[in-house]
Amino acid sequence: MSQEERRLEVSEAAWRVIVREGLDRTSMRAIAQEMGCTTGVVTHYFRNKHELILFALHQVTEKLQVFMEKGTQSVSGFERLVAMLSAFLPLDVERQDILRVWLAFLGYAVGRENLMTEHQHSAARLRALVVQELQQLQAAQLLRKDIDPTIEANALLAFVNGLSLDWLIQADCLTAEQQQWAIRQYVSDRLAKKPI
Amino acid sequence: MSQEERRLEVSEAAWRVIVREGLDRTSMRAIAQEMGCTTGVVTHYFRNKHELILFALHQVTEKLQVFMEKGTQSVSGFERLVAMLSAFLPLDVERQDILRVWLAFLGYAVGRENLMTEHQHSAARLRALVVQELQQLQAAQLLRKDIDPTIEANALLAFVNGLSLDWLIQADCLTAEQQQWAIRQYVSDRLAKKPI
DNA sequence: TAAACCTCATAACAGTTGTTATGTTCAATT
DNA sequence: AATTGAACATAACAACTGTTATGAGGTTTA
Repeated sequence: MSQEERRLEVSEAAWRVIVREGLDRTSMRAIAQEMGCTTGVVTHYFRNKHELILFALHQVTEKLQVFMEKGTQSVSGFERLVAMLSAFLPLDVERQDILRVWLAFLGYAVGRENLMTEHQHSAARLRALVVQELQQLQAAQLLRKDIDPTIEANALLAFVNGLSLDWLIQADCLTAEQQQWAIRQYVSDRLAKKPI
Repeated sequence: MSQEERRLEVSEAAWRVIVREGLDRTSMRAIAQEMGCTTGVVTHYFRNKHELILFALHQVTEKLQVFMEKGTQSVSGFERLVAMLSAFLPLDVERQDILRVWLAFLGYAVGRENLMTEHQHSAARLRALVVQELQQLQAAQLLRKDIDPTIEANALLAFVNGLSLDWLIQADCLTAEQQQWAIRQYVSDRLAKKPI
């Protein structure tokens, strides 16, 4: 097993502890115990906790991007856009965990300028994919010409993020179908040249 | 000074520490130091830290509700709705701090079922105000009849929450004007019987 | 005036934290 | 066969955590 794979195993263990017990209870010892070994493993593959935290945070972006790219295969037009945005919705357990870990890190970043900057970079990277998608839709004459792709990408991502949070918080929030329906409505009403 | 007022002072000190240094660094001693006294004060007015945290969290709901009610005075129609939703947008420093503290608590609630339930209750309380507003708009024949107030309140709150988070994360996100404009567009395109 | 009480300071407690140094096992290399 | 180094385990360290007991000072009450 390569070194990078082992680092991923540590990170995944950290994820599980975060989801189950919260980020502030995710200590070196708790992670080691989750892996079934001692802290020697954790300290061997990560210089310190900060490096581990950062690595685990980067995994959020990685996984989200994978979901975005996986969803856009063999789909075209506005369905591609909806598929991309669906990466952020809690449609299955894996995406629900991503959401939880992401939120834990985001709350943890309050009062930590450096960590908040990391979130910025992550968000910018993912947003770029949406912007690109919107530009292609515009080039294909499917999107209204007066739409600014960057602005609208922000609004769209804000919408899906909000829907996800709503799912996490609210007991009787929108169902998965209603979430995607809401996005479709938004796209149809505001972005599409002709209703879809 | 009454006992409740003193509890509020402690809570406000906690808020300041949370915003400045993060929730996990908000210890009893840090709060006491922020107040310029010792931990004796904190332990005297709160049985334990959990009670203090809960009190500080309730303040989020309180402040948000005050903003919602303050904004809806002397406004009517759809502007009332926009004003209500603007309570969640980071339009000034106070609302920005509310957002930060709220987010810190939300991330902290990951892996803590009890705390997440608190957020549920808070969100339900605030959502009820939006639902009521939508119902009144519907009764006044301003809102499309096929709109379900509860579903749409969820979507609206998700939207504003997402926009707020976006502001916190993104460097070049929507400006305050663009945020309110986006909400207005959404309301006009999807909810209004006639474009406003 | 004396007793009760509220408000807070101080200090000690045990538990947990990240970090570090050292030791051990075992496979790969020379 | 000797040596090197990777992959851990173990243990100790100081720093920090929330909680609690004790006591001081001042105000109110009896």
